[in-house]
This record gives sequence, structure tokens and C-alpha cells, in this order.
Amino acid sequence: MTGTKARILDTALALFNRHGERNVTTNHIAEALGISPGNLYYHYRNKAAIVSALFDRYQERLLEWLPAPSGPLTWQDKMRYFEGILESMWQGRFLHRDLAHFLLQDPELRRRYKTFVAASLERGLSIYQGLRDSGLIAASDEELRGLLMNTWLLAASWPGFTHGLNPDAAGDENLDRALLRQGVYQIICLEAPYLRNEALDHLDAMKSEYRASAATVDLLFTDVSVAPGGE
Amino acid sequence: MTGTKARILDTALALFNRHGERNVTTNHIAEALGISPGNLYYHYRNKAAIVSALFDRYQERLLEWLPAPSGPLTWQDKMRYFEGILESMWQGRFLHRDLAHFLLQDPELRRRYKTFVAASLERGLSIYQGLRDSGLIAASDEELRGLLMNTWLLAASWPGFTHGLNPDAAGDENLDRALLRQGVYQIICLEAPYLRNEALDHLDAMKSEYRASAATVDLLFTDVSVAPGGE
DNA sequence: TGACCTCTAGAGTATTTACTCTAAAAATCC
DNA sequence: GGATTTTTAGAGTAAATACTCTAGAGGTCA
Repeated sequence: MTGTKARILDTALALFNRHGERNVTTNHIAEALGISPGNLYYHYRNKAAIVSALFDRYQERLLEWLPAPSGPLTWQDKMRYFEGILESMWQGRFLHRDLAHFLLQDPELRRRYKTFVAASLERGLSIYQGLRDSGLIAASDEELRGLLMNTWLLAASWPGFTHGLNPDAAGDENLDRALLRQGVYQIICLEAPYLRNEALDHLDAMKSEYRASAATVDLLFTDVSVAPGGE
Repeated sequence: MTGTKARILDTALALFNRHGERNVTTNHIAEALGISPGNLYYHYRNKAAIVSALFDRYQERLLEWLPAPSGPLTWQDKMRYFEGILESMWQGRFLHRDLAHFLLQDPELRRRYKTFVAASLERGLSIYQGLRDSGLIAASDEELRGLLMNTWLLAASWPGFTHGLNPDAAGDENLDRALLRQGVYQIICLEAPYLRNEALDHLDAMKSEYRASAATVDLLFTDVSVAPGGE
């Protein structure tokens, strides 16, 4: 039931994330799928169209993770938001990695991205205001805006940062997860000073739950000479 | 006195920052300089060597901005640090934009980058500890590390973020500066909760000094249809 | 069975681009 | 001023890659 069109997106996303969009040719995608280049171009008129479609999918999925609050929010809700954001950004990490290039080349995409960022930040603000109403955080609207902008930048750049430092780790599911969780930890650090009540009570527990081991963090900065043949 | 070798770097940096490394060919660089491709390749054996040299220069300049504290620090010192960091990252914004690709392609560069990031974070920690000794901030070492990581990510991604949303602004010196200062504002937001004493007294003043006007920020997210012929 | 439409194959191409090579100009040295 | 070395020009090339084009397979409906 999964049509060729969707399979192209899946494969392209996986290849882009692993090798970088720049290093993945349309022929590579077709080959990985076991289809012909002609077939690929039958479904997408060019490479940019694939990127554009992936961007749409990414955008939808991220906003799904950020439903406007309906009713009082708990600190568990907050953690779910964080996980969702980072999960989405992880899945679309190639996008943020090469975003600057796409935005420069494609004014239409740029337009969409602007409204997307603006919408996400608005959505985030309403969520944080909900958390404030629930007494879980204390901050002025201005502080929330600053916090949100920083959260966005952090979440958007974290996957690219870790993957850039440690591309060899790609495919190691455990390590991937650990690094992703460390990203949540960084976001926790960001908002920690504003937490109150139950959120504050659980701060330490959350920190230690999401923080990666020192060994894992070290792995980011120390030089791991890849064993030969370990591709 | 400025040799060809240095002029190549200057021109390449300017072109890379404006158009993205991916869109700038070695022939473009040579043409912009008014030299032949052969000449360019006489000085740098390939494009990656140019990027690598630019990276070295960037690295040196950033660390120059982050001298280890000798004696007690003031809040003015702190602001100078921030400005220096963002200034450096602005000048090398193409690097962070396309960093993932460079790191993936060049294991040697990756190694250097890892030690560079680690060194910068260490340096940053000693600076923050200096600020703590001066009573300007209050935070545990662990909090400082989290803060530093976030500061790094923020500073590294802010130039690319603004430029990506608004590439047409490139060349508008005033707008560039305003957006860069807004980056400092974001960093201020990051550390605001930890400030004490004089640093706290000047917080509001610093915020309003660095924050860009609402109109400028709006410009980031609203769609500016570029007037035709406005390249 | 035949007409029609969707989907696929795969060889092929036009273009871009990083880089080479040879020779000559310019600078330096004795 | 001649010899030698450094620097430059610029035409040219090999490889990569996004994309095209034609032909045909497979399904559907009459």
C-alpha cells in the first residue's frame, strides 16, 4: 500500500540524514530503492521537489507534537513537548543542517519556513503561558519569548551538532538515543531557572534522567580513531 | 604587502558568507580576485584547503576574543566576551552553516574541530568561574556547563539562522548589525537568571541596548517581497 | 481483445565544476 | 645581465550529476 512516491521520500530522508543531502544524488536514491532514475523523476520533477515534500512532512509532524494546550498542563506534558520537538528535529536533521542552502535557493521554501517558524514560536508561547497558568513556571511574556527563541535554536542545531562531531555514530541506535536525550537535557538547563512547584520538585530527577553519561559526552569531543573497515 | 594567498582567503570568505560555500566555485573566487584559476590552485591545492585555512583563521580569532581572565572580572568584561564571540561567529558564519558537510568529508578537520570546541568550552568555563568569583553570577559548575553548551550552540547557529531567514539583507550593514546585536540579546536571556549584583543592576539596560526593534525582528518572519532588480 | 492510462526501465546528455598543465612573466639572486 | 626560482595566465579536461526521452510493461474497463 505504501506507494512509490512515499517510499522515495522515506529512502531519501534516510540517505540525506546519514550522508547529507549534498552527497546523495538522485541516482543514489533510485538505486537504494531499486528503481530507475526515470521512475524517480516520474514522481518528483527534480531533487528540490523531494526536499520540499520532506519539508512539508517534517513541518506537519512537528506541529502535531505541539498541540495547543486544552486545559491545565502538568510537568509531564512539558517533557512530552520537549521529546516531541527533539524527535521531530532529529528525524529531519538533514533539513536543518542544509537549511541555509535550501532557503537561499528557493524563495518559496523560504516563505514557508518563515511562517512555519513564526507559527511554532506562537504555539510555543501559548504552551508556556499554559504552564505558567498551571503555576509550573514563572516568567514574563518577554522572558518567555527569549526562552522560546533559544529553545528553537537549540533544538534545531543540536542534532546537527552531535552528528557533525560524531558522524560515525550514525546507525548506533543506543548512542543516537543517548545524544538525543542529552539534547533534552540542554533544553531543561535552558528553562530550569524559571521552574516552580512540581516542576521544580522534579527538576533534579529529570536532569539525571536525560543527561547522558560523562563517557558519552566525552565521546563527542575526544577523537575516536575509527577502526579500519568499520564503515 | 597583502599577498595573494591572504587575498584569496579574504575573497573566498566574503563570497562564502554571502552565497554559501556550495554556490561558490573556485573559478568564482579567482574571477572575483581578478586572477586565473591556475594561480589560485598554485596557492591552495584544492577548495578544501581554502576552507581549512579559513577555519584556522576563524579559530584563532575566536580564541583571541576569549582570553583567560587575569584578575577580577566586571560585567563590562562579560559583554565584551559576548560581542567578541558573536562577532567571530558572524565573520565565519558560512563555516557553521556548512560545517556538517565539512566535518563529514574531512576527518582531519573534524578532529581539529572537536578539540577546538572542547577548548572553547573550557575557556568559557574558566571565564564564568571568574565571573562567579567576582560575585556577578551565581551557579553551580554543572549549571555553568549546561549554560556554556547552550551559549555555544546559540552563538554558532544565530548568524546562520538570521541569514537563512533573510538572505536579501546581506550587505545592509545596519540591518546586519542589528541582527547581530539581537544575537547578543538572546545570549543575555540565556544567562539572565544567574546574574547577581552589578550584573543584575545592569540587566535591563543591557537588554534594551541589544534588543532589536520589534520592526527588525518582524522582518525576520514576515515575507518581504524583494523589489525586482534589487539584487 | 483492444484501447487507454499509469507506472517503470535504462540508456543517454548537457552542464557544471574542481582541478591540471604548459608556458611565460615577474621577481630574486649572483 | 644572466640564471634561477616564484608567481601568474588561461586554455583545457575528466568526472560527476541532475535530468530527459523513448519505449514498453502492467493494470483496468469496455
